[in-house]
Amino acid sequence: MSPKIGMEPIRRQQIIEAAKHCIVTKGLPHFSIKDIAKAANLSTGVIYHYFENKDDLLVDVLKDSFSNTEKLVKETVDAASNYNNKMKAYLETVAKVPDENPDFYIILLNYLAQAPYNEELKRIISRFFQNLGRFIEGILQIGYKEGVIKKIEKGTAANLILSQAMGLAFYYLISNEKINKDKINRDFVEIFKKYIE
Amino acid sequence: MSPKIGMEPIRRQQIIEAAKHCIVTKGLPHFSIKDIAKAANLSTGVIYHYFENKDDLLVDVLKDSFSNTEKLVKETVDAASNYNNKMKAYLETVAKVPDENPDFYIILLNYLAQAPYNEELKRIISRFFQNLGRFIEGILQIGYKEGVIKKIEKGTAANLILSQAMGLAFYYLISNEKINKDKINRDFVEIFKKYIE
Amino acid sequence: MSPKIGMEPIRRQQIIEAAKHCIVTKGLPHFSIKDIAKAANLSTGVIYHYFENKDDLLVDVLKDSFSNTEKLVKETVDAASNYNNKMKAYLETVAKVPDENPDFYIILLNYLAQAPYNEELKRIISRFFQNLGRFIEGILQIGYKEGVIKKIEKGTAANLILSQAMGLAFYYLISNEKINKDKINRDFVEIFKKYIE
Amino acid sequence: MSPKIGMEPIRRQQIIEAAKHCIVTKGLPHFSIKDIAKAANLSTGVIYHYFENKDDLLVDVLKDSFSNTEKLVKETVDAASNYNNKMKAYLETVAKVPDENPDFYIILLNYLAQAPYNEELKRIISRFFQNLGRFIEGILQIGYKEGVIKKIEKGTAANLILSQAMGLAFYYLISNEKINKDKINRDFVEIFKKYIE
DNA sequence: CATGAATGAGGGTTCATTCAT
DNA sequence: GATGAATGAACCCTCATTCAT
Repeated sequence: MSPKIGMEPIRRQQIIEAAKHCIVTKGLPHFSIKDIAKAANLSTGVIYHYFENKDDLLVDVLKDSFSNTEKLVKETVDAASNYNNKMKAYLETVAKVPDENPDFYIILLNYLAQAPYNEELKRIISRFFQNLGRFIEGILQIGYKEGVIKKIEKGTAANLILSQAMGLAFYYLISNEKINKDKINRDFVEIFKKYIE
Repeated sequence: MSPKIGMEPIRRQQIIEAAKHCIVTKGLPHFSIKDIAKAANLSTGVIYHYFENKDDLLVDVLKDSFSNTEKLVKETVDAASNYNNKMKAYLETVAKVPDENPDFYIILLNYLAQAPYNEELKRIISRFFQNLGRFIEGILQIGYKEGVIKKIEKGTAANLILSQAMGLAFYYLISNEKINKDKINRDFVEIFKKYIE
Repeated sequence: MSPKIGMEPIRRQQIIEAAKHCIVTKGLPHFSIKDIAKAANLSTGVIYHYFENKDDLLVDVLKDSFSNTEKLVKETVDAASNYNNKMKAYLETVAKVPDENPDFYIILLNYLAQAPYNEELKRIISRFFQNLGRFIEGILQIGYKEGVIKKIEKGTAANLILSQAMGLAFYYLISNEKINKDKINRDFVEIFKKYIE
Repeated sequence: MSPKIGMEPIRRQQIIEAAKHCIVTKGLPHFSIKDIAKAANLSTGVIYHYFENKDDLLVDVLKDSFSNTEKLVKETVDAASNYNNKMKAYLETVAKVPDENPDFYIILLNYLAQAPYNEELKRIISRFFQNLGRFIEGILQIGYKEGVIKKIEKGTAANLILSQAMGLAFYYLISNEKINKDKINRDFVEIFKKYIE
């Protein structure tokens, strides 16, 4: 039923972007297939040529968001040469997300709230964090090998870094004032040093 | 419109608890007034005697959740005598929430996801975190006066503690395995020492 | 089931007046028993002590309106001594209704619109117009006996006077400007002379 | 929102006719969207493809009724050649409405009763009567130019003719017996001569 | 008598999904 | 492929009416 992979990836992407737009502007529970179609300048029917149903489309939206973010982080960090530069690149990339790509956290938050009621979403989100955690562990491993940081329990550190980032990001979401946001952002970067140095 | 305050607080509470049950079992966007009524063993109509509409009821559910949690934290901490005991009481209370009152974080997460689209929810959540932040600052202040901890920037510390708790809690939500949860929990308590000692 | 007549006529009247107020301010289809109760400063339940149900109450409201108007017209005309004075009294009374008792026509219009779907209302309204028609015929009869007017077909004249009054009154209802209303009013009185002189 | 003009005027008309049927058989306040759908042999949802909401649909029903009547009157009168024929055509057309198109007055009455509570309806009805009034003035003007009738105040005459028609029509509505209806009808035509000759 | 909480059918409306064109 | 009209279940909410207190 679902179209063969590679058939019309442009249309699929067009629909996914429209769905993201709807999530960001209206919230996951507050838009219809018609809203997506309107945002994509398409008819409602065509969406069902590219996606089995609404749920399937929404799952693909999350996968797309995650894969974009993973790619961004990995490319930035891989381009840096040693532990210090890699960690700096990672920190800067993550720190800039709320301002430069605020959609990501909004979308993540929307799906996170659905995770307890949807095993598939839960699995996808879980895997994303595991991947990111392992990636951070990789960076820390380099630091250890270079003798720049002391040996720490990898799992713990990765968990803490991730949760810290998430916590700050969500906290950030509900703060209106620019000044407060900047402060939280600085705090966010500062705290990493406490962990790892 | 809504019944005089004090009129039938039992029914109001009964409905609020039923709504909480629905949020926890089905998720904020996935239950109807009829579901709440069924959960409360009431007819649908009666809900509108006690609440103006569904949105109002859901706002009251959040307020109720927050006020319960605030009360629990404050009472536990106030019962402790000095900085060390107070901080220990705080840490233990917060650390136990995910296991002893898992509903709280699920409910919070559901509302947090709606905050970007609803100014009232945003305000209520904001105020809750502000209150909790000030409360933590108060504990730290005591520690500083007693000479137990070094002077630290209060705002930062409070923010970090809060966001750490939130981040871990949500991370916790998507972890299935008991063993992983326990570990995260231990990490959570451990990290506080890094901040404040 | 319905309370014995004479039991609490004050309460009945209080409720009827409240219902009239609701009809005039909101329109027959747009208010509830609760609205009536609120307007009468009573509880909803008590209305069912004095009226079998909403329909019965609304029938009684119409009867009350009609009996008031009939009484007013008859008393005014009966107080006049001869044909000329009687007809003058009638014309003035009717002409003043839209301004002095605008509720009457609004209430009448509301019920008239229901007449095609409710035999009881139809019968009550029919009887009211028949009574008024016969009353006008009586005045004309006096004029004929006094030799003041020429013999005319009574039924026709009465019908025409009534319908003219009704038509102008409803036309009047939808005219906003005071100046227009005054003009229509003057036209209304003027036309009677054409009929009968 | 509403479909492009010209898209599916047949469906729109189908729904409007079904709504008219409901008004005539049940009365404006006593039918639901579901009733309309059933009368039109459609599902409930489709109505919202063609009309924004129930109120909008009902407004369009009134507009449709008025435009039909205006067209009928104008076409009939325009086809006549001089004043006498035009006025005769007008009188006959109007006199026949209650028997040949009894729905019109029932529908009009239903909306008239809502006019005091709905500015839009009031405006539409007002405009209809103004148009019709001006049209009658036009006929009288011709009669005056042809020297057939004496000069009369146009506004007054038009108002009186209209209100007479309305009054008789509504009076007619509540009369059951056929004989009575016929008599009123004859009276209606007769009265015009008194006005204008 | 009086109250107002409770019931549940029914109203207007939305929306995921299908399918004839 | 693409369209958007059509379906009908489900949603939020109102309200006439009842009845325990």
